[in-house]
Amino acid sequence: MRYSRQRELITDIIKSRKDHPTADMIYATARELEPNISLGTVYRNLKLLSDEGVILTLETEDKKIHYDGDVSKHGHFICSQCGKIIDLFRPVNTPVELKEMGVTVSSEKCVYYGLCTDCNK
Amino acid sequence: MRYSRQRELITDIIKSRKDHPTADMIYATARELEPNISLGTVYRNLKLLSDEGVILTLETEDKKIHYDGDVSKHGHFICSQCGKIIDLFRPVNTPVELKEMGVTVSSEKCVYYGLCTDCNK
DNA sequence: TATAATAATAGTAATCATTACTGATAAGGA
DNA sequence: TCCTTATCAGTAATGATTACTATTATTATA
Repeated sequence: MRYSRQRELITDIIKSRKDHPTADMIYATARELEPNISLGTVYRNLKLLSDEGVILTLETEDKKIHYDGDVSKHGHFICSQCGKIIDLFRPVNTPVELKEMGVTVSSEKCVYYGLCTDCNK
Repeated sequence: MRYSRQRELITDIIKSRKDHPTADMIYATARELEPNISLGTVYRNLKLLSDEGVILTLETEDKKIHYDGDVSKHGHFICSQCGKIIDLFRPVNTPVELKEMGVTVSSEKCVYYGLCTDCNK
């Protein structure tokens, strides 16, 4: 993979924020520093970076892919009302069942849906 | 909600199979018994049924919604190579972290990705 | 340093799962 | 039976993502 200013920018944006942005959110931020960057470039690089394991994807009920610069093993809580995504660092144990089945687990995505404290009021 | 022959058929299809079908798979099966059923009807009812909690949705990396007629709490293993989805009935513990945060959890979706036994050979 | 090979880009068109719309049909209560 | 309106079939529209193409930029090598 060759170096590219655009890819470095995209990587920096994802790695520096905690809000699990979608492609269009990353595109909006990128354009502030690189006004001519195209949406296609953002999508192509997001795909590249997630294929390489540099970033993670999160498929949610809102039908948009959310990207996560934190590749450590952790889960997510998503508020069904406001859409806010919160990291869960208390680890979830991988079910023993999987080892017994003889499958190879390479990644896990645990998402909990409900109402956040704000939306509960 | 009024009774409709089409909705009953769709519900029966999902409830009777274990393969977590997508909308088009359900549509194909439905057309065998109800040749004039439309794809729009399938989608509308899948949305209705999942909103009502009669069935569950599973958002995966293949960008298609998979439907699950089993609404009991369980996880899923998805083979990254062949796409096969396997139910995991050994329960996953909801992180204590969530209770401490004061959020209300209404559902959880734990998906493990990797290679199934067949694709491991 | 200049050159060549080609990865990556900007801009735009295409794809495809899903949703919305519309006039016709059918549940089901009065 | 009649009326209200949920639901339907068929089709058009939407919107996130991907593919395509001519141009630009990176980088290995002479």
